[in-house]
Formats: sequence, C-alpha cells, structure tokens
Amino acid sequence: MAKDFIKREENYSEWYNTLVERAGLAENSAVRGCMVIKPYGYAIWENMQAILDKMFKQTGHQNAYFPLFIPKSYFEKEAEHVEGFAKECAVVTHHRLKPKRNGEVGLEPDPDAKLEEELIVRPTSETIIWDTYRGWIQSYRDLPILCNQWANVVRWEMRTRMFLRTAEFLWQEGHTAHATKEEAIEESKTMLDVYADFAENFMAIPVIKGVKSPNERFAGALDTYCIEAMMQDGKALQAGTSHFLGQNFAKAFDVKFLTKENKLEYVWATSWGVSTRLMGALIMTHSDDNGLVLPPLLAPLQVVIIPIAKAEQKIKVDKVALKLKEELEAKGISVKYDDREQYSMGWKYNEYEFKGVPIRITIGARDLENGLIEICRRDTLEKQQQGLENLAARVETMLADIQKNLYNKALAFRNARTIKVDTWEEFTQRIEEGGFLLCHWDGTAETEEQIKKETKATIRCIPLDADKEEGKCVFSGRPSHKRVIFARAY
RNA sequence: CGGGGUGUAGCGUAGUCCGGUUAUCGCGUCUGGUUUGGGACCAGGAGGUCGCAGGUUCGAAUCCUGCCACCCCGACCA
Repeated sequence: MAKDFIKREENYSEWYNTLVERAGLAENSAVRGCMVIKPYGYAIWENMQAILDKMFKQTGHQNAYFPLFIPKSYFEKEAEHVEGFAKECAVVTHHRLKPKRNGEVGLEPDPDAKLEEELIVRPTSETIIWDTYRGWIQSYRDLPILCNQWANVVRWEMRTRMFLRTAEFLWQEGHTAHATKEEAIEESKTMLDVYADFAENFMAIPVIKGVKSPNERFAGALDTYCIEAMMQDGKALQAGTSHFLGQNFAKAFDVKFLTKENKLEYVWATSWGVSTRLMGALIMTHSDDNGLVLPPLLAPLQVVIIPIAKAEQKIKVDKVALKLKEELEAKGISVKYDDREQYSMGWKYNEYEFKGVPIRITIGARDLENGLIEICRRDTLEKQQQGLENLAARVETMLADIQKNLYNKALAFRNARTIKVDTWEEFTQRIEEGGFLLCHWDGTAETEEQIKKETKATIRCIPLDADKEEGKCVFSGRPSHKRVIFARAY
C-alpha cells in the first residue's frame, strides 16, 4: 500500500479527499465551496465529455450555448422551480466597483451601478432556454428541438465535497421541445438509457434506472428519471437525471405551436443532465487502498512502461520499450514511457498505481535477457511475466478484460449489498450497514418524510423494471404493489 | 446559523497546559556524488510576518481580549 495513504475503512470521507488530491484530480480552492480541477482530473472529464457528446449526437442532438446570467424575473415564472432553487442562488446586483467611500482601502459596489433587474448565475438553464425557445417555435414543423449545452452552473450549497457537491460545477444539460407528450416522455427515457449505457459500458458502474418519488423530483418536472449507483461505503449516488417537464415551462414562458390541424398548443419539454459528479462516482466505485482505479475506456493514460536498467543496459531497454510503445499506439492505446532518472522504479510503481493507470509494463534488463517483460494490471495488481511476441495484442485484450472485470466487481458488490427488507425493525438495523434496501412503500409523502427523519434514508428511486409484488409498507403497513429502493445518499 | 476542532517553511507536524538561549522533526525542494527488480543513499544548502490586531510582561508561538480563515458534525441539498 502507498505510504501515508489511509485505508478506506478507517475514514471513507478522509480517504476520498486524500485520494482526490494525491492522484492529482482536484483540490479545494480558496473560493468557498469551489474546487480546482487539475489537469489529470480534467483529462478524465474530457474523455467522459467526448464519449457523451458523441452519444448525444448519435441520438440526434446538437450543442448550443445560452447565457450564464438569468434575469430574476425569468426565474420567478415557474412556481415550483423558484421554490426549489431560490435558496441556493448567487445573485448579481451591480456591474461596477469603486473605491470605498469611508476612506478605507478597498472597493465596494458602486451604488450608481446597481442593476435595474438582478441577475441570477444559472443554477440550471430551463428558464432562459425556454424564454429563447419561444422565439424559435411557431409551428409543428419547428419541432422537435433537441439541444444540449456544456456549461458550468452555480448552486450555493451549504456544505460541499469535491466533485460530489461543489458551489460551481461543470455539466451538460439537454433541453428538448416536442409536439406531443408521448414524444417528450420517449425522449426523457431515451436519454436515461444513454446515461445508463455510458455509466455501465464506459465508467463500468452498474446503475439502477428508476423514477423519483414526487418528493425527490426536480423542481418543475412531472417525472424525474434517474440512474442510481452504489458507492463503496454503501451510500447511493444519483449519477444522472432525465426529466419529463410536461408543459410547465411552455406555459410559464408562453411557448405555443400550431399543429397540423391549425390548433395552438403548448410545447412539451424534457431536460437531462450529468455533471462532474460522475468523477466522484468513478472514484468511489473502483478505487482501493492503493489509490485510484480507472476503467481503461476513460483513462487518460492506459499503459505505462517503466524501464529498469543500469546505464550500460539502457539503450537495449529503450529500444524494446519504444518499439512496444509504437505498436500499442498503432492500436489507439495511450502509452507513456517513463524513463525519468530522478525517480526510482518503486516510486513510479506507487505513483501510477495511485493515478489508476490500468496497465503497467516493466521492462527490466535482466528479464529482457530471457525475452521477458512484466505486466501488471491495476484492477487486481496481479503480475505476470510475458514474452514480447504479440504483446500489443495481449495488452489490448487485457484492457478490455479490466474494463469488464471492474464492472463485474462493482456489480457483485452492489448485489451483495442489496437486500429485501420487510419489517421496520430490520430496516432500522440494516440501514446502518449501508446498501440498498428493497422495500414496500405505501406511496405517501408522509411515510417517506418520516422514514427520512428517523433513519436519514430516502427513496432513491422506484426501479423501472420493478416486478409487481403485493406487500405491506415497511413503515406504515399499508398495502403496496412494488418495492422501491431506500438508501442513505450523497 | 448552532456544536466541536485546527491555524507554526511548499506539505505534514513538535512545542502552547506550566512564558525564558538561535522555534522541533519528517516529507518535498536545491547542489554535488553514488545508485536503480516496490516510494534509494551520503554530504552540504535554501526556505518562517508561529492566522491577524491589540494588550500583559524585562521577555510571548506560549497568557488575556477582539477579529479572520479553514476543517469536521448538524441544519440545507433541485
């Protein structure tokens, strides 16, 4: 284990913070609640962005960009939406500073530069986008509009955690407009599938697709679909959401269209998003006591080659290493040959393990005499000696295997900690151990509130594939027709 | 905003209760040399408003007062 790195069981939250900083992903900034994403962390995010962006385009979406500032009045138009976000908004009131009047050194907002209407730094863009869509939509021929925006948003949270909840974060938000309810619902489900596909096949994170209870719904949505993942400490993390917004925003912003039948109707809407929070999910799903573990499909560096050689043997080792590097790169694999002399091989081993590089290849002068190298996979830390022939192809296979193995491991972990619970007594005990509790729920907000109050557990989602099953609410004993997922969450 | 804690070199820290030479140690960093199969070794060097302001004192990192910042636990979390 890497020296001076604490173990997960000791203090999960401290382990997480240490890992984020030591692996070079991010650090807390001097600005309250904000985070600096460092180059290595950003490289992972860029890989995620590129894949998602491609998936969005394949499902017919286009990128666009809307303003950072939202006039306060826009914000007030949708009642539930205001209520949901009002408590965490950054507000711009002035557009100029001037020296302090009382003679002290420093600046203060110039009273003459007070904005007539205050501007909100977007916590999400539904309002400004729907205000814009009004001008774009007249007839059914203008629909659907399928736009996505890559942007930053600000939500002034009381308490923050790197990647999981920061005052400012990066995300994408899709906003679509449709002629029919069915089409909008279809869209929100399609995007949920895209997210689930991304989470499972690229991030190697198994997720449960579901719908939120009314309590947990997005402010202004009729239905909020989500993917929920389980972290290593048994807590749930909402990894992505897709909202069916009905005609709420169209009504609030007066966005109507003329149907084929020449009737004026309100437009149907969806919105969906994932954020840098996914980075947190990635870390808390796969990492171990040696540091980060990255799925090969997202790793900025997939293979690192480390030489061990005395000065006189170095040329031979270099030759083999560089040839291998070339072969791997020809297969589209990203490789670094780290022959820096100021660091020992032991130091490098620890460093790349910490950064989660999926495969490490050691080329030692001694083994090379016998035509052997050492290959070590990050997910299992298993080391093998191998010959040089066809090595690139075997590395390629191993990367695919690591990708698959990470998913299977995470799935096995989740399955082992997902249990059916039918009595309140068992619920209160098992919730302490973390994990997902599959329980009957009477469908009322009061029960949900009460359970949250007593146990801090919330309904993560009502799984879309939940089987019909008659039962009694774990809390109230009233009848229920399917099980929902309760868990403590980030 | 409540409850708890911490501020000493780039990072992590000892010293604070009980005031007293030149503020401790480790990591990192720089120089030179030797090294390389799991965070190398030796030698030498640089680096400090002890969070800020005021007070007590012959003398303050240490005691007193005020302020500030950050962290943890709550409240908050579409």
